Amino acid sequence: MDKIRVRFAPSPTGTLHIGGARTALFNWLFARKYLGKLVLRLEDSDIRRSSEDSALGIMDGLRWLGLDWDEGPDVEGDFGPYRQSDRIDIYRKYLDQLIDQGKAYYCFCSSEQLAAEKEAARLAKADYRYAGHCQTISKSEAEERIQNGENPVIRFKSPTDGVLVVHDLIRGEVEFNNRLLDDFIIAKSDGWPTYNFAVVVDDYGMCISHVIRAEEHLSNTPKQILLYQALGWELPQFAHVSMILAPDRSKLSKRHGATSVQEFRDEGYLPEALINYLALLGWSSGEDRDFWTISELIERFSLDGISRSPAVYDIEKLGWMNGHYLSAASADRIAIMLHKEAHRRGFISDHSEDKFIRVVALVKNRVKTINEILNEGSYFFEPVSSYDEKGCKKYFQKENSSTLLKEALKLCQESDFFSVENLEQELRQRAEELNIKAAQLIHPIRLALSGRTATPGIFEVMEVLGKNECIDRINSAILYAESLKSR
RNA sequence: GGCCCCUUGGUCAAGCGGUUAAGACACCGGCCUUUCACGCCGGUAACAGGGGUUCGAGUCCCCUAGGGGUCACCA
Repeated sequence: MDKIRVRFAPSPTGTLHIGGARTALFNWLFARKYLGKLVLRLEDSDIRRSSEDSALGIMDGLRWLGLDWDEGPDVEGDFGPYRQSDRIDIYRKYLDQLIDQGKAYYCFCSSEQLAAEKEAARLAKADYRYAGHCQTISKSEAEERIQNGENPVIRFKSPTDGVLVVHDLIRGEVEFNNRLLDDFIIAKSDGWPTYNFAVVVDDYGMCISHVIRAEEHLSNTPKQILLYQALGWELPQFAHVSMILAPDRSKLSKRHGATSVQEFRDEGYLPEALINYLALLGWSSGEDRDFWTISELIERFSLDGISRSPAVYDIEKLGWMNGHYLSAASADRIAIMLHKEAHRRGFISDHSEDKFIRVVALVKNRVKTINEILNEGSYFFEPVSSYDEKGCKKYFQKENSSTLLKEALKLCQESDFFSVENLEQELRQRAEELNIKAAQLIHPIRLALSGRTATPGIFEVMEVLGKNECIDRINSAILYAESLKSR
């Protein structure tokens, strides 16, 4: 097999969409697996809609996911330039070639005229196809009109009969009838190529061996193949990956929540979790296996495993997976990610870095996203401002509540808070002496220290909080519990 | 609407002519436990419908239905 070269070719008109990210991932895995090259190409031939910010955002998103490229706008390569806006001369050359060969022609029809024809076709319930008025305009006449300031588009002269078959690596052979095609536009009146023309020139020029892209491009493929043929070029292999759908099976859009990888990043998902989840959305190795490292994915990835049917993405499962990766991640790493916000909320001062990391270590195992960590662990850094209502009923308003809280207080006062193990031992021993269950002390302490009924292990919480803080908080709780009684 | 693709539980998804039709998420029980989460055990739940082909069909073919894509001087 010739050298494997694939590409990811986003148009920088928005963010890196989760579907685009998956396409990029599949291309990346394919390139890495077969020791090929991945090229990143910016399809910015629509100057008006493209922006540098968007391009930067997309590249940033890819990098965050760990998907690197071997050639691209920012990486020298032998097949550049890698942004369409820098390739106008190349397009021009092949456009001219097709016109010289009579395979394409200038079209001067006004958009008003075309719109009217389309409307007429619609009213007649007929399919609209460009009628080919300008096919007969001679080259010299066309040149003269251009000299005189007209700005024609260029149309490709499509065949009017025959069947064209796309050999798709995922879908098999897909047939299209040429009769349905009209003379589509390959260059706009501003001189820029349209998508269908630019991809062909670029994929050929960049020696792309496999075009792995979203299914939305399948219907365009016949046009592109016609162009390859007209230009006398060998076809790449095609593989059209099905789309990712929203839970209601409609196209994924903003109203379905996060759709871009930057949003997932901002909402506290880990890149390795997103990669793992995306890899399994629409691809399967056939094995009964949920967790995959990047190198395992590279090793097992294959186009055969890509599903033909569209996949609905399930945020719950992503969350579940992220939770697992969060547990596995080091507290240091997560703490760094939270640093800025933790500072803003006053959770970290100059000498409390260590405490913050300990809290992160305790809390990260029980949440699904990084962003939940600060709220989940807020009581480690802020005084308890209220107590869980149900908790109060159970642990602060019982007959013996005060007694138990006072026992807890005494326990803290007498302990040296030497270690988690020690604390536990001391508490259990005290419970035994009092002839009560350890839980009878533990629950009130948890509520007193955190205001909550669910926290990490109570002895860890005590240790992190420290002796003085525990004593203060239990004292406050005693006062609060008594105030409840007197009401 | 024309053309194209797709169709196994709510979701992902295994299956590639012969299986009691895996597994995961979610959901519901139970266990473990100081709570929550994790973990463990168990449960509910699927081959869109109809025709063929075949000894035998989730697996092959056709039709219908539903979903998606595409028909731009957007990509």
